[in-house]
Amino acid sequence: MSERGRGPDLSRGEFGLLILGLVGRREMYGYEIVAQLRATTDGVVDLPEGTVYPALRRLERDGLIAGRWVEMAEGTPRRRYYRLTTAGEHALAVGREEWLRFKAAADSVLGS
Amino acid sequence: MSERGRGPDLSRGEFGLLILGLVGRREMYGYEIVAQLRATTDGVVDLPEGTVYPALRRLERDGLIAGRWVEMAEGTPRRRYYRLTTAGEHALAVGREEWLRFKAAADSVLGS
DNA sequence: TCTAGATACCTAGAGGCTCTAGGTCAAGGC
DNA sequence: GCCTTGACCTAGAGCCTCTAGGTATCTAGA
Repeated sequence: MSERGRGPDLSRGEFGLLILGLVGRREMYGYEIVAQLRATTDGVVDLPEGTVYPALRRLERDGLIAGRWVEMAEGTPRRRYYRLTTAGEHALAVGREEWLRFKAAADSVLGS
Repeated sequence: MSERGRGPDLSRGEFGLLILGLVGRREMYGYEIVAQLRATTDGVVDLPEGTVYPALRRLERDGLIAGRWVEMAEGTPRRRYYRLTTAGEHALAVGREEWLRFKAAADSVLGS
C-alpha cells in the first residue's frame, strides 16, 4: 500500500497543506479557517471561500480530515468542525518536510 | 498602466519565477535550464521539458525574457538562448519579495 | 424602513498551470 | 542495428484556484 494520493503539495500551489497546519492545532470550521489563515499570515494568504470549501471537501474525501456538524444557538448558522485524522497527521508531517526542502531549493535558485 | 500580467507567482505553483532566477544569472537555453534547475536544487525541483518549454514561451510572450536562436556546429541541434528583459528583471525583483513574504506566511502557519 | 454587513455554508464554470506522452532529427557508443 | 544524448516541440488530460454567484438569519445604521 502507500503512495496512494500523496497529500497536498504546497510547492504546486495547493493550499491544502496550510489548512492541515491550522486544523492540526485544534478543531476548526471552514469560515474560521478563512479568517485564521488571513490573520496568521498578516493577510499574505487570503483565500476566498470558493477555494477553501472545495479544498476541505477534497481533504475529507481523501481521509486527511474528518468533519462533524455542530448545531449552534437559535438562528446562528451551524458549523462543520474539522479535525485531523491519523492519515492527516502523517500527511502534515510529510508536507512539512517537503516544504522545508522546497524552500531551500527555491532559495538556492533565487539566491535569497 | 502597469498591473498588466503580474508575473509568475511561486506561491501558486508557477515555476516561471525559478526560470527567471536562473536566466537572471546568465543567458541560458531551455535544455540547460532543465538541467540547471535539477542540479541547483539537488533534484528537488525536477521539471519535465513539457513544463519548461511552454513556460519559456509564456515568459517570452509576456515580455519577461527575450530569446534568440544560436546555430551550433555541424549537426549539433541549434539552441534558443534566453535573457531577462527589463520587465523581467523587475518581475524577478517583485517575485523575490513575494516569495519572502509567502515563505514567512507559510512558516507561521506550519510552525516551522 | 431599507440596506448593508456579518456569520456560515454551498456550487458551477472559467482559467491557467503542470505533467504525460508522445514526436523530430542527428551524432556517437556498443 | 539500437539506444542514449542533445535540443527542440505539442496536444490533451488533470487538477487546482478563483470568480461570482446563491441560501439563510441576525444586527446595525441611515
